[in-house]
Amino acid sequence: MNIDVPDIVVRRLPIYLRVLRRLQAEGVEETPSHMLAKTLGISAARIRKDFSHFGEFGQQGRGYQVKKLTVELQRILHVDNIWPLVIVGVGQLGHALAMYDGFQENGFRIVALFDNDPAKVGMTVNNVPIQHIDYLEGEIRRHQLQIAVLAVPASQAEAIADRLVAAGIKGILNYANITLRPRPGVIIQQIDPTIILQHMTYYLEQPRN
Amino acid sequence: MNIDVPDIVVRRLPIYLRVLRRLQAEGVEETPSHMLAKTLGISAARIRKDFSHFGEFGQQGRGYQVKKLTVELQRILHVDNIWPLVIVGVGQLGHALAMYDGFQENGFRIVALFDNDPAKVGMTVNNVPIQHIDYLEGEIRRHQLQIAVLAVPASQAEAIADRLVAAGIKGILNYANITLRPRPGVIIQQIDPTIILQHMTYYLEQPRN
DNA sequence: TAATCCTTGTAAAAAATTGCACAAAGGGGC
DNA sequence: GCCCCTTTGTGCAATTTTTTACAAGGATTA
Repeated sequence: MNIDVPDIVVRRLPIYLRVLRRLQAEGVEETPSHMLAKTLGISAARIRKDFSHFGEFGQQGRGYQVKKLTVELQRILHVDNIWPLVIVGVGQLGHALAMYDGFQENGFRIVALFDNDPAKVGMTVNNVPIQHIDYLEGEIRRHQLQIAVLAVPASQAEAIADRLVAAGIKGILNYANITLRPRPGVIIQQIDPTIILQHMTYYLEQPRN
Repeated sequence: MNIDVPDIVVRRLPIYLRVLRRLQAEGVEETPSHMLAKTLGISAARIRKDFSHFGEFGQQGRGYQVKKLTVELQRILHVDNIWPLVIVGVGQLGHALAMYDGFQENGFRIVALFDNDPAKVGMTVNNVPIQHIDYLEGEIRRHQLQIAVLAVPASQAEAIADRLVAAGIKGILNYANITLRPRPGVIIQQIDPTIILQHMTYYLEQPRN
């Protein structure tokens, strides 16, 4: 167990964690796999097998203890400590992200904001000051930051990504409407609502007017 | 061909489309599969086989005509016409989404905004007026809307989703930090940055301080 | 204690997805 | 026309992922 867990399994762990945290908030103390399965639309056996890559966390006849499983998943996913984040680009979207409470609640903290607009420099969002992008590399190195959220226009995304990687960033969450070129040793993930919507429309039939 | 294309193939089509549109903007007229492969980090055979589910779009010895393939993919994905969208919840995030140009450029148009805060009702964002959420069902039915973007707090997401589905919505793009219960006949997709970041941190090692 | 009910963890089978390899065919130079 | 270079579309093999099915074992009731 634990040797070379398939990525497709790892991808599901944060989803399990989110449900477990919600159950915990609702005061549920234990839950069987088939209950998680129903909530998530994933088969119960799949869920049990996913967990089994990392150990035996369940109790026969009872199910899983919510609290215990939550702690285990947080440890497995390395979110048992707080990860510092940097957001690059404080436009509408970057601003909304900087204000988003979900980061705090899920193991992340925004420690720096950058923009290339001098008018924004010095302003603070959610108590974090906006710095000029010239200071990007220095701050990343100083805080040994590993994760950056990219919220700049698509035309600048590749160039900024290069700077981030050169400064030591190992994970980029890209909101720009562009597929970033893969970079060795760096995990790049994209968030693009139009990609998801276009997947949706494949299955929908547009009414003719 | 075309009978029951696997969803995993459909999911990649919007990504291909995005690259093709970028190539088109750069003036590239034709491209072989191995070039797309390199850009995307997907094998060339995979890309060719994905396309082959829908027809033969390439030219031996030359590759694919960017313009032609773009048009084909847009038709396949049903984004050859504009889809009207509704955004529910005009907080920081909903506001940023309403301002986002990417929707327009990729086959979608925001036609209505809703919020439960009376102070926001009547304001316009990007020339679209914010309406009180009481009018949600009426507007959905009147415009026969099929797709909704959900940007409300997690605590309200399930209830609003029920109302959307009851009013005829067939696709929900959920930004709330919660896994929505599956609903038959409705496509529900989640966008949650913390899910993606927690996937990332699995592969990263947090330095001990 | 015994009988029954539940649920886990997993082996084995089935299904889905990807990669390999190549015949077929177009383009271009000579 | 002929040769060489390139690239597509796809059959088949390999790999990955999911589902099925069940033995093992704890909980609960009587």
